[in-house]
Amino acid sequence: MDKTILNTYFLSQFPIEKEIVHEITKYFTHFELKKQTCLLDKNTVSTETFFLEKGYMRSYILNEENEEVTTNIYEAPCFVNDFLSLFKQQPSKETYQTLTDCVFWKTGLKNVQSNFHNIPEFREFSRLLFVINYYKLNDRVIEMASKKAETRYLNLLHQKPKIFQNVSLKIIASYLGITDSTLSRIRKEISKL
Amino acid sequence: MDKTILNTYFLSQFPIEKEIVHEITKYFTHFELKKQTCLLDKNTVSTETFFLEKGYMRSYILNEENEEVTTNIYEAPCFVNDFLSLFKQQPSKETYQTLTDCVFWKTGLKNVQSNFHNIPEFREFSRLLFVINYYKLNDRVIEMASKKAETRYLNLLHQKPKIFQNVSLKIIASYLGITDSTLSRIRKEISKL
DNA sequence: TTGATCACTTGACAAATGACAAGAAATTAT
DNA sequence: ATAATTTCTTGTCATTTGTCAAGTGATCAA
Repeated sequence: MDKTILNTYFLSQFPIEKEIVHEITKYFTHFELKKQTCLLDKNTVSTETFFLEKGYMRSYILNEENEEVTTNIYEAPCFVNDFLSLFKQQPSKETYQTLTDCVFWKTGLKNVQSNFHNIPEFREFSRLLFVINYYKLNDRVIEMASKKAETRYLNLLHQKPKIFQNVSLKIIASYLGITDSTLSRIRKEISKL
Repeated sequence: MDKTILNTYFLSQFPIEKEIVHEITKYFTHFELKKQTCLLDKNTVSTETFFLEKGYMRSYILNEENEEVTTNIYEAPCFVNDFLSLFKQQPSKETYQTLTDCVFWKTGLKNVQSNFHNIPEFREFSRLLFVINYYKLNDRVIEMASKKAETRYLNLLHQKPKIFQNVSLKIIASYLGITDSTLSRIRKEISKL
């Protein structure tokens, strides 16, 4: 199987030699999932790291009223991990689900640990991945705390325009922290301009 | 200077031997700041990691209207880092400011890097620290997206009761994503019960 | 093909929150 | 000690967002 996209992803994030990338991705294996399939279920312990090569995914939790709250939307290419479950080996609170047909690469925690402790460049890459994810989340908190729904919608539209062709508005609304009715009205208002 | 609290912090987060903790904290140095002092200013590049031994801090950004939006409130003992600035060596977008008189330990990025690459236990600790911080943030996003202000207030009151004796309601309101008027009204409503 | 379900929209109304202004209380600076 | 500043509260009113219910069109399964 062709690991070009996986390898290129490493190279695009970080100055790193090709040979080292090949070493890192050596034990990654390929698989695919149809749309609306669960990648990692809540209450299970994650034992693998996943790279999404193609497709769209989301993670969600269930609130007290048993309604799904979308916590994240993933657009390939990117890594998809439940860090807490993977690195603390505890049950995941979130469910990870494909939204379209998806193509993945995965490798076991043991290989991740081996790379983490044996390949300095991979350590740096791992930390960078964390830092980047952390700040995406941080920006989202700031948005949630200080911007109104319309602004959040417009920002998302600008940053990830393609998800609007691939993810239902209901899920996007939940991700934005609003109801689908409100999102529909916001879109109507904007289309008037 | 007595590094007991700093060393104990490592031991409390993670199963790790005392000797290794001493090695990790060997080059940490002590300092103090008066209340309302800037620890790390926006637009500067962070070159040190900070451990808050005593006191309260916050980080904040300025929005378009030049209003301060509090992004995080720190309660000792904990590490205080701008991960993006420190590990990508780029200017910080946030300002880090003491809210009370504070006691710190710090060490340079070079020492962090040396520990990260030479002490496997420190690598694991670093990653764990990231994971924990990431999920605190994740929980906050979920709260912001799916809980109303009163619930968020009650959760914070439950999780960090002491900040209400040490941090102004204006800052707490901003952290909760509401105005100080609204927070005042929420508190009034709750006090009636 | 025919129901059944789902995604999206819309209307009417209610609830939550913000904006602005004023005043009391607490804190800080001189 | 006094004045200045900041914090917190509260009133009035506007805006934003939610809730519930209905309806339309699209999609999916048998």
